[in-house]
Amino acid sequence: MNLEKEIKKAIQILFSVEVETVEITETRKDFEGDKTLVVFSLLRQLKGNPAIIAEQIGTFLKENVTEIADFNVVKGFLNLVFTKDYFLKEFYRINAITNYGFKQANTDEKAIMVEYSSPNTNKPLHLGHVRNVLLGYSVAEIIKASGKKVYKTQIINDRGIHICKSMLAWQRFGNNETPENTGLKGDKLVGNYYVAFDKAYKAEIKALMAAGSTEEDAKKQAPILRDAQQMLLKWEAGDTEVVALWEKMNQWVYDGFEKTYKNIGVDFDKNYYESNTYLLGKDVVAKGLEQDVFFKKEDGSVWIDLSDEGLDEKIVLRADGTAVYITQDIGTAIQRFKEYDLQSLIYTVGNEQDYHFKVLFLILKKLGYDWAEHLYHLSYGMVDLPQGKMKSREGTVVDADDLLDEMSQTAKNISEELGKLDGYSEDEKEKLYQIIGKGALKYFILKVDPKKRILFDPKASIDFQGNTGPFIQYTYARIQSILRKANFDFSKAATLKTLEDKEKALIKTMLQFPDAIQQAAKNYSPALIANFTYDLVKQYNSFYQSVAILGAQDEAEKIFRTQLSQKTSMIIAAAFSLLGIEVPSRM
RNA sequence: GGUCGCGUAGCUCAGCUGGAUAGAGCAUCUGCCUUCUAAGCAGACGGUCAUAGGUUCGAAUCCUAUCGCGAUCACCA
Repeated sequence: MNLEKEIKKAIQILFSVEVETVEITETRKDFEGDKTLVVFSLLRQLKGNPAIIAEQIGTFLKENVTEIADFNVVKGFLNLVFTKDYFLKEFYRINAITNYGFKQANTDEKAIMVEYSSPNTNKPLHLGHVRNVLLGYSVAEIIKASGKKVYKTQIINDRGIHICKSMLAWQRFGNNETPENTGLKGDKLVGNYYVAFDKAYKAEIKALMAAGSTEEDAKKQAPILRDAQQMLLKWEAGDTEVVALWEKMNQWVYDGFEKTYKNIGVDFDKNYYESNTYLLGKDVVAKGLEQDVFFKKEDGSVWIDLSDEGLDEKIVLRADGTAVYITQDIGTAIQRFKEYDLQSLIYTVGNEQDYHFKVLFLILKKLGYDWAEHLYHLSYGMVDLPQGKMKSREGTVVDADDLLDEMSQTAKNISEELGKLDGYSEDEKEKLYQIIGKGALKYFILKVDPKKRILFDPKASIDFQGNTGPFIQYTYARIQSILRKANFDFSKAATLKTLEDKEKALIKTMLQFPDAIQQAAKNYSPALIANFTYDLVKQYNSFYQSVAILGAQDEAEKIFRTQLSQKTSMIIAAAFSLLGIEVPSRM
């Protein structure tokens, strides 16, 4: 804010001290004032009684800075009261900005790539993926709005032993089931066979143990696991039959994923497939082996020793020569920096993989890639159920598609009870339920600090009141209703006699929007945008309740309040777009 | 056991790089629909900020230790 600079400049003139570190904050609401100068922050340079210094500064500012109407001093805090004209001028300044809060991308700067979702193609998406996808998408949008070029991407984990497991189970127990002949969504069908594999595997382990094997041996010796391992070898060797099955089943899953992504409302600029990048990873491992970054054990497996960094030894290639998870991650990272001119790469992956990414970044650094320092793991907490962790193999998951359907259903129930949608067609209503239901779910997840784990109780439904998506959407809808009824010209600036406290508070909150975006981008935190939006809406509702807008006595007030309402709704819509949440014109 | 993260009101969470008397929502209770949508507004109740030390004019915030919860330390991803 320019006024802050002006205040600092005035202090410099008054005392000729270094004012960079002078602290100016929002005034707490129990005190009178708009901004507060913390005099303690000057005390290192200026000796004296803080209260007296505050008086001196206050008097000087009041005389010399036109925007400052008054001041008061409480202990070492100098509360500054700004003039009505200042807030009016600020409002009309931002009101004229179309994409207020958003910064144009700087074209000289390199782009940032954000990876998220990155599913395995052996099971459907669940609530954990939903958090991942919402976070990644939102962070990408926020960084974009903060003035950077952004690419959204995912790595599709389409190969590996886990994929072979569902393939093998389908081959054995599938009876040629297809999405077409069962009517099942492709990812659901394949997921069923992943579960079926695990069931058969567990049965075999049990049988082996009954025959005298130790548990450890049984887990390694189970024939169905051996067969899956054989299948992976065949796949890596390019066996026609295995590859054909793999392609068929993956396609089923992709079709299913596409529906879910569309339903959630997220997209990607570029997909990477592990099946295309793991070979590059293997090449790099071979090269690293020559350069002694890696070493080979007797059985032929390849490792890196990270004990110097306080970590363990980590495998990068199996004894049978097949690639592990990290092998392809090495390849994918290199591929991305080759294909795009990137300044950094952000991985949206759960905190259970903190160790994996620490290792990955270290390996890339040791391999000599200088961009390795600009890799960032956006680590977020798990979404747990009351019984604990979700496990696909055991079927204890909250399915993404089901959850989205349930949310719309809840929105429908509430809407029908309130009965405000007279004149809406069934289609329009259905669309609205979707918007509200998704808004509730997305806001519920994104308002929480990414670091924290979320406990999701399917029985305790997500709220539609209070600090929720629907509450904010509702405020937006109410404003749209006002704007529809405002059949007068409110395009020009109004000349006001006074400024109500509620109006001032609303403008103050609006002025924080650009800063909220920058902070959210810096901290990779959609929660900051959610919090800001909630604050704004609280302020607006309070304003809405205490003054008449269309019914204002004074013509200038009527125009001004309509303008305030309109701008508020535009900021709500903009902020929610950063969270991937739509806003309804009625509800 | 080593490493990392978290611990704020009965519950779910804010509290940004240290600033004044720690804030919301849900739940409970009290008011407000003959004026712009009550999915709302105004208010009451509710806190040893896990615990103990330390740094500082000032600590929920920074440091150390302890306790509790979680993750991770796989030839799974």
